[in-house]
Amino acid sequence: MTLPEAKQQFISSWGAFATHWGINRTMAQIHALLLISPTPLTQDDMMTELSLSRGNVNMNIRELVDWGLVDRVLLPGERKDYFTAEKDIWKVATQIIKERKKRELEPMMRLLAQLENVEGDKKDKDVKQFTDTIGGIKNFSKQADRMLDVMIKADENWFVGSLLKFFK
Amino acid sequence: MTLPEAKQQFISSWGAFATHWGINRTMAQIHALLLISPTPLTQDDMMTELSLSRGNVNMNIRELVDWGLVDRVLLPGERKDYFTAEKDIWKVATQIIKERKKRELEPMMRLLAQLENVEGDKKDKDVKQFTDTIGGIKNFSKQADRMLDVMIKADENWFVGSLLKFFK
DNA sequence: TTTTATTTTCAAAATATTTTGAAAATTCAA
DNA sequence: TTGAATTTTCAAAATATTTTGAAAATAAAA
Repeated sequence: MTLPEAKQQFISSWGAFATHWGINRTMAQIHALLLISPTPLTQDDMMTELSLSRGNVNMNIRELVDWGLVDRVLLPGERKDYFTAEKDIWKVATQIIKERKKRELEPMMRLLAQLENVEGDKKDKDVKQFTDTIGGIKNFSKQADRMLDVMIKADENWFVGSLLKFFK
Repeated sequence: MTLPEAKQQFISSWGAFATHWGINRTMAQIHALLLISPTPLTQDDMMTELSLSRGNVNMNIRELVDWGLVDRVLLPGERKDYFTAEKDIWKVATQIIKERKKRELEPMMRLLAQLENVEGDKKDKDVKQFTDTIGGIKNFSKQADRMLDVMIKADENWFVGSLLKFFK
């Protein structure tokens, strides 16, 4: 497989993959393009490479910057903005975990805490099943939350070394 | 908060939450409804509770059964099919991990294996960045794959007990 | 068998999301 | 300043996804 074919394949698959994770195709494709680019790119470069409109590239790049996955870099003497992606996949994963935890897990945990003290007779089977289910999800979330915190703090070597040996 | 309010809130939030994970709102709401129901429900029950059409409930229930999160149960003497959800959240999570691993992670790993042997001069910076990125993702995926396998095999007590102590 | 209840399918309609592109805003050099 | 280059915004258009509901298929009862 030639490099252009492989790039094409990677960008397209990465985009398809991302849709299973609630991330839009274009955002993932731009991320993929930047991940395999040895040098920073401009919005025009991305428009050309991926055949996208200026507005679309602009919106999705901003989203990637918000997620902390892409940085705007200013090259001396250049008028245009350049963008570059963090290449260390461990750091990428850590950043995604951190953001999703903040955006999704934490709000969900706040909701569960509220829902747990529902009024009603604990002997009523509907009340019981509701509180049991909420309680179960709350416990699970708490464990997941703690685990993710440790993963975020851990560096790659610690993870790959100690944890994986432990897991085997 | 009364039980009906709390149920409503849970079902609606669970649906919204799910959209961030590439799961459709209705499927998640049906799942939520079954999670808090102490007894099995029919498709008609779900249609009424969630104000959905018959076709919609039918499709999404089938999807939940495919994911292994919901079971069809036949009550003796009853003509209609009843459905019930696995209530143990650890088992739910394990099942989801297992399925997503099979449906997404494994195909991605096969693709990465192919993309790694792209033709071209390793000294070319484009080739180098491409193979480095793919290699990095491949390594990371391999670690994640192994970790998920252990989590799937581990039982809840082992996980919550030993693993979380380890993580602290 | 025939009838009735129930489930499944799927084309069309409704809804939601993404993409475009041109206008407005901003930035920077002259 | 002014004006050219660049970035941002956002309403409208295009596209994709979800939902409906009625017809077809299936299963059970009469």
